[in-house]
Amino acid sequence: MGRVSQAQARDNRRRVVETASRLFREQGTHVSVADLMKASGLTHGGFYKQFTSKEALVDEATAHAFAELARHHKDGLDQYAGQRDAAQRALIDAYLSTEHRDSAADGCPAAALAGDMARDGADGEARRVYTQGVGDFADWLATEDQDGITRLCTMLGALILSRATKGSPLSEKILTTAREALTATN
Amino acid sequence: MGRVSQAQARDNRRRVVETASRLFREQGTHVSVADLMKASGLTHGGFYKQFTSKEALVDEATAHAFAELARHHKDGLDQYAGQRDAAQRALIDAYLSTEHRDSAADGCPAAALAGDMARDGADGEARRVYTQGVGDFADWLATEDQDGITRLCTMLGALILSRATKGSPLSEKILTTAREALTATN
DNA sequence: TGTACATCAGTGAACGCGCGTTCACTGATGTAC
DNA sequence: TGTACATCAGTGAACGCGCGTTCACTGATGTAC
Repeated sequence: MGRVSQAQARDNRRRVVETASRLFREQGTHVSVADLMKASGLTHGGFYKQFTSKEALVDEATAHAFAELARHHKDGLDQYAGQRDAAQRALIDAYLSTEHRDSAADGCPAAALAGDMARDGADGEARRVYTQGVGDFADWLATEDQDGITRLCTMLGALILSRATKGSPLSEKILTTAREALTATN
Repeated sequence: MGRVSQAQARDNRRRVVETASRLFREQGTHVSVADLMKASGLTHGGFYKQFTSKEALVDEATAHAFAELARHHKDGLDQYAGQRDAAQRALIDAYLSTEHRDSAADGCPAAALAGDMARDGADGEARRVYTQGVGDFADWLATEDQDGITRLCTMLGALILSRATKGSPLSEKILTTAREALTATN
């Protein structure tokens, strides 16, 4: 194939990070370098021309996913002209939908990566980024009365449980029950 | 080593299932057969004299963990002489403690195995057992007013998030905030 | 603007290693007489 | 009750495979003149 232009190389790198950010959310951070590169339209050998290690890509992909989440939240607020209540309500409905349950690749990284973060050691940049992202998400969910931590726990717990029980009626029931509890006027 | 008595063989088998049930909760179902057998005081070669495949052990270990959970819930009720409110309150306090966060091996399988269940295909006995166990847990948490699904989502979400953010102040804050929200008189 | 050459992103084979699983072997256990 | 032998739980080496990582090689790109 030969050398590739700097612009092309930058674009390839960006595509690998994007692909990783999606596949890690969908299947976990154990997705192999070879699969990641193939899904990005490249061969696995070139990986180390762009990243120092797989762990470095996990860090970067995690940061990418949370940056996307933050943008999503900001867009939500803009769409409702800064009306926080309405934006929150819309987000909760989308968050606890079967679509979100069934497409983890495009979904919330806090939910999708929770298991990997809990297990893969006390180390690393990824955990730092993850923790920061969770804190920001909780702040976004805050109301006048209380911070958003409990709401985030309920939403995230419901999404994770509905994914883990997918295929049974309970999976749907978890989503609708949590949605009702969170959007009840109180 | 030679042949071992039937009683000894049964005991060895039981010990492997117990070890697996703990290590899978602590580190995930990707723990290797060799590590599992070593932690049970055996060598890996004998594994297939007792189990047809690693997947079969995952099924059995999952069932074992949920049977233990059910026993734990029953004991809780007995301890409070059938007073459901008091038993629930005690369980919630223990569930959202730093001790529970830090010892997943002895802890709630619904939380510890959620990630593995969500990802490892729509197949299998393990998922069926998991779903049944989650349903039972939610029923146990029910009150006169409402079923226990939302409470379970909040508890499990809080536990998982506190594990994933462990090492930061947010981890503790998640536990205390969720505990307050769940035990507030209302 | 055109030529000569060094650079380096991407390729594909190879590395050591750990995985799930298989298998020939061992020898105490369980059984038949 | 004692003896002879078949059974089979556990051992440890080996299997094919996929992992993260390395490396010699390619040849279009970028640069120096």
